[in-house]
Amino acid sequence: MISPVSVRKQLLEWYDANKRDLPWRETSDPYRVWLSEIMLQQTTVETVIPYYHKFLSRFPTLKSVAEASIDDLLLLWQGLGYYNRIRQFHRAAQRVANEWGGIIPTTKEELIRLPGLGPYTAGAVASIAFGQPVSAVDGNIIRVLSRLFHFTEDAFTTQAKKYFGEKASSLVDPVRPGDFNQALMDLGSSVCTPTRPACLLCPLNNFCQACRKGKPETLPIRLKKTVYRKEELICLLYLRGGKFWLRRRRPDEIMAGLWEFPLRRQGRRPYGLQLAPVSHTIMNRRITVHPYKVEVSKFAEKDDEGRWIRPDNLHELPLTTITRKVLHQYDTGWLQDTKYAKEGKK
DNA sequence: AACGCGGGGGG
DNA sequence: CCCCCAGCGTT
Repeated sequence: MISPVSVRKQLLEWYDANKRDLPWRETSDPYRVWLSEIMLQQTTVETVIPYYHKFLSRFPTLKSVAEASIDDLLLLWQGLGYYNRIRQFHRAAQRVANEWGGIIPTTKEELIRLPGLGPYTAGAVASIAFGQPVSAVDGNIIRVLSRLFHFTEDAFTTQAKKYFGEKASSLVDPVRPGDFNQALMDLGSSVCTPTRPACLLCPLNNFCQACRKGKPETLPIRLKKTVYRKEELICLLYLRGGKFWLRRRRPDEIMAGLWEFPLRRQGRRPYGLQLAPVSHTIMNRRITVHPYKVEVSKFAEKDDEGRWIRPDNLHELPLTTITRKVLHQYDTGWLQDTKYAKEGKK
């Protein structure tokens, strides 16, 4: 049997010696902890750090978020992905202002009722910012626990998540719950890694049943496989008088509210100059974008959602990542070089 | 329970 | 290049 008292002691000792220095660990401000946990959903630490600093310098308090416009918030979120996160965070900030008198609730049960906070994020904020002894099971912790308890079934079903939630709740340190949860996550990201876990360095290797049996890297098990599709799109750069044509993505589209160069599926190509493809992933679809430069008179009236935007104003609009990449290539002249290289090959 | 939602990175 | 990673809301 695994003794919670021993696990806590070993894990927290390891954490005190090996914890990562992360910006959101330098504060006890619940707003900052909350913001960081929203940004960290499905997103790596390295990606989040610059967004975290930029966001806080513009919106230092939850009140400033509640009073902000969604366009200003989207601008700081551009490139981070999962744009519904910032919409939900905006709504949650307004609800805290209106229903909680501006004070963030402190329990997991209350937090989970706010938009954008599920079992993980509510547990993380409650334990890290408010010292509540509750679990916060993310993907890293599923991996650690599936190995610790040698869980050989599919680890991503509803029942399995319930199992890990119960295990985590009984393990969590009642004195330092936030540190305990973050220690499990740090362990998962730096020692108990997906493909080559460093069991020799693991503070829990004495307890770990998968380590004892010898094949920890085979856990956790995921039975449902992702299906990948490939699409090719044409990205159109309509130019006239130093201005670009942009369209705003509708609320019902992915990346809603962001601006982009108009896209067309491959097929009937407009005549024009082929430039370089931009590779990009939208969830399980690999998108290759071929930017074109075309005569504006032929297409200008086609899309009444679009508007003429001065290049000077581009930086004030939340742009899709594809658009930012194409724009960067356009600004740096990289497209021109590529064009000649491609023509030379033919 | 299944699906939609981005972007980064490893092999 | 192909594939992996993984919280929350909606259906």
